[in-house]
Amino acid sequence: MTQSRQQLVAGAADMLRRRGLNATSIREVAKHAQAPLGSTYHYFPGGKQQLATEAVRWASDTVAEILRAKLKAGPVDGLRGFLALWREIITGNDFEAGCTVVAVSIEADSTALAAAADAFSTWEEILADSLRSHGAENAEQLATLIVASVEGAVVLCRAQRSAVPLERVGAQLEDLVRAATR
Amino acid sequence: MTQSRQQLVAGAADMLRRRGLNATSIREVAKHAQAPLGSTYHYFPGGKQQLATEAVRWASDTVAEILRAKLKAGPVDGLRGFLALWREIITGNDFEAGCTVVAVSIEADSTALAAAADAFSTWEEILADSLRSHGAENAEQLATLIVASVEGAVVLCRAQRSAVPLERVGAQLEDLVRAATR
DNA sequence: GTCTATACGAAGATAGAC
DNA sequence: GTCTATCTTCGTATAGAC
Repeated sequence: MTQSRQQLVAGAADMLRRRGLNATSIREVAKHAQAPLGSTYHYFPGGKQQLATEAVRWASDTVAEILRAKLKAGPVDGLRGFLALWREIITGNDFEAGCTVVAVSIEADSTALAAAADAFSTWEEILADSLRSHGAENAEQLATLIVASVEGAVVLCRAQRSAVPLERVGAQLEDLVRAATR
Repeated sequence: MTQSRQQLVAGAADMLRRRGLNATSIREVAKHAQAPLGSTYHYFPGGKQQLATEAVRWASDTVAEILRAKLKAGPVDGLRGFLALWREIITGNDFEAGCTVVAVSIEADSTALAAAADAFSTWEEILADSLRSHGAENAEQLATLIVASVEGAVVLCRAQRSAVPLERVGAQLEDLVRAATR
């Protein structure tokens, strides 16, 4: 059933961003999705690596979709939406969740890692396109800074159990975006 | 012996930044340091959590020391030293190593996580002190942006197997530091 | 075709031999 | 006091019962 499959992927993505790759067991993913263990290997014959790869792609697409939607109102509003998204993830989960893509980037190898690289590149490109079309000359550079600093801030927020890093980073990024666009 | 103890801590820090917390076993740390498994529990009765905590503190102190030394030549040179440090870790290990503190931040709980939070705070304070003493009005904000964006860039570099994110972030941070200080 | 039960290995931690 | 051998638990993955 496609329903169960999607639930496994989304559930895996959620567990990955909370505990990391190696602390997330297939057993728990199956239990969390109320699916038997065998189903997991039925849907994902490639095992844990395949599940992790698809979870990263799912998380990547989810964020990309929100980012694209928010950017329709302009780069500043897009940035704000991006920041609000992460702020909600951080504070809405009592500082116990981070970014699925970062978690996989740090622990995974080959295929899942490649999916993580694609996720970052996609977000960077979406941001750069918007910045460029609004007159920014350093669009690629600024887009990379936004992705890197927000992801880094999410890590700091989690460790320090505070939303302050994200707020500080957001304020400065907004100034930079305003200055770069017209 | 204190020699073996230090070797266990340093070796653990290195393995943590490569594989992450949960993929780093006490067995391998002991083997890597050419110490028997029992020694590890002799030196670190608190088990894996204690070892991880001390590894984070060791990594934190190592970076803090380099940061302080480089900042003596001013904020811009300090930033450059900070960037060079991470660039060397990334490229010198074929994009297979990242930051010990980030790895622990994403996977650890309680004590080790608190050590990670302290590490980030320490680096932020060191940078903020330098920026403030050189006339920056937004010293704390800028220090947070530096730590967050560099740590985030390290994650991106690893995933994308490229030093470009760190270069892009570094160039923009240098402009910001120049503009903020006098 | 779905799911339960199990195989097999490796993890953290400890007890007890030298 | 140092280290080896072992206990227990949990991981991934699979084989075979419904």
